[in-house]
Amino acid sequence: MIDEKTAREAVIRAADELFYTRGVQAVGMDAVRTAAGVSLKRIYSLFASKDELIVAVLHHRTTIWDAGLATTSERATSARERLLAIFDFLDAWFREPDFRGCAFINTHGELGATSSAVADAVREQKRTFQEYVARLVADVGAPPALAPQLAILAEGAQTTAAISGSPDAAHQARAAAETLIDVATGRR
Amino acid sequence: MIDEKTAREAVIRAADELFYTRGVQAVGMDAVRTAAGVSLKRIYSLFASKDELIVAVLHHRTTIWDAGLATTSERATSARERLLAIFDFLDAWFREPDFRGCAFINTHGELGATSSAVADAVREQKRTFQEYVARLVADVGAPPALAPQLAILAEGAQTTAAISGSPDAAHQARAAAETLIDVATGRR
DNA sequence: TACAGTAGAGAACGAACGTTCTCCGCGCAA
DNA sequence: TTGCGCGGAGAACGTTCGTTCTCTACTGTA
Repeated sequence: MIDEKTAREAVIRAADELFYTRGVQAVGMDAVRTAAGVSLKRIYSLFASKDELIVAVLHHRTTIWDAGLATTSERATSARERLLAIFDFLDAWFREPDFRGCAFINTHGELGATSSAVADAVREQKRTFQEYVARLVADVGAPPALAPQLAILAEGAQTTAAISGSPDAAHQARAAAETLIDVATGRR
Repeated sequence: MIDEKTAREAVIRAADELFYTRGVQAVGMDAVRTAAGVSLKRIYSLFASKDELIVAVLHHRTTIWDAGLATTSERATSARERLLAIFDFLDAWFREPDFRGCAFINTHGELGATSSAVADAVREQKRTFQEYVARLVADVGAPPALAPQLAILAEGAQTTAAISGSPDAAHQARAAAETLIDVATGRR
């Protein structure tokens, strides 16, 4: 038998992909079982309910997202570049063939009204992202009001790209961000 | 018996409110029946399936949205003010007690992957909105590239407000829009 | 009054789903 | 070898839901 940690990861990874591709409610636990290769009995010994699995998947997505953002920003040398790197990161993501929008936004739209645990997990990840942006804005020496503006651009780019099916929103948002940063830092 | 048009409207209105509040999949046709006061048999004579009802509800939302936007922009005297009025409209909307985000974004997150009819209806309404913004941007004499930037701000404000539960995103997006418009029109 | 047609209320049906249970096989201790 | 505990596969259970069907009441007509 595979150990608990491996089984947990297999279930979360399989559920993540299924939930993201088809939507949470469209995926039955049977499908998760088949994709993960872990028996239902085992799944329910690892997660008390589907709701708990959904929250675990969201937390998993958070770490993936944070890691991706960190990797992209590593290449940047200044705070300004690190801010703009957010939109390069989005651009690369939007171009992935199975891109289907932000999983947090999608899941919130689907279950935010019903499950407060889901709503909390989503809110938490957005809050973390906003804090990340706020830190970079402080580093770049711009007024704090710039941070939510850039975060809103990033959110808007994600929903726009998801609905339109085109990655254009990333560079459009990047251009807007550049203007806002320039004005806020007195460059323009 | 009430006439067809009235029954249709009652069903759409009831379904709209239920879908928006609880999410589409969380609402059964029984709940729609009870809320609308129209028998299931009648509902299914007006709409071939729940999917068709969902699309009808989305179209209904589109007209509501367009009308609200038109009303808000009536007060504005210049194209610039009409562009900014979009964000005042959002601000008023975000403050409504039962605000739960953009119904189109939510429904797309919930069913966009499963139902192409839903995805189409959502894409259509976003496209209409983008064209509206593009027209105002042309009126204000700014380069066309400004339009998608403002549209992205509006989208981002909607998801941010929905998830955070606070209306702040409206005025943050408005401030960003003001900066972008000023730069694009050479005011700054 | 008798009758035909229609619409409403909700029971019924079949499918899907979350969750639990049963059965079987395997590894291990004595 | 025998017995035991544990885990896997998936059948089973109870519920929910979309959709259809049945029965009843009512309206209008002769």
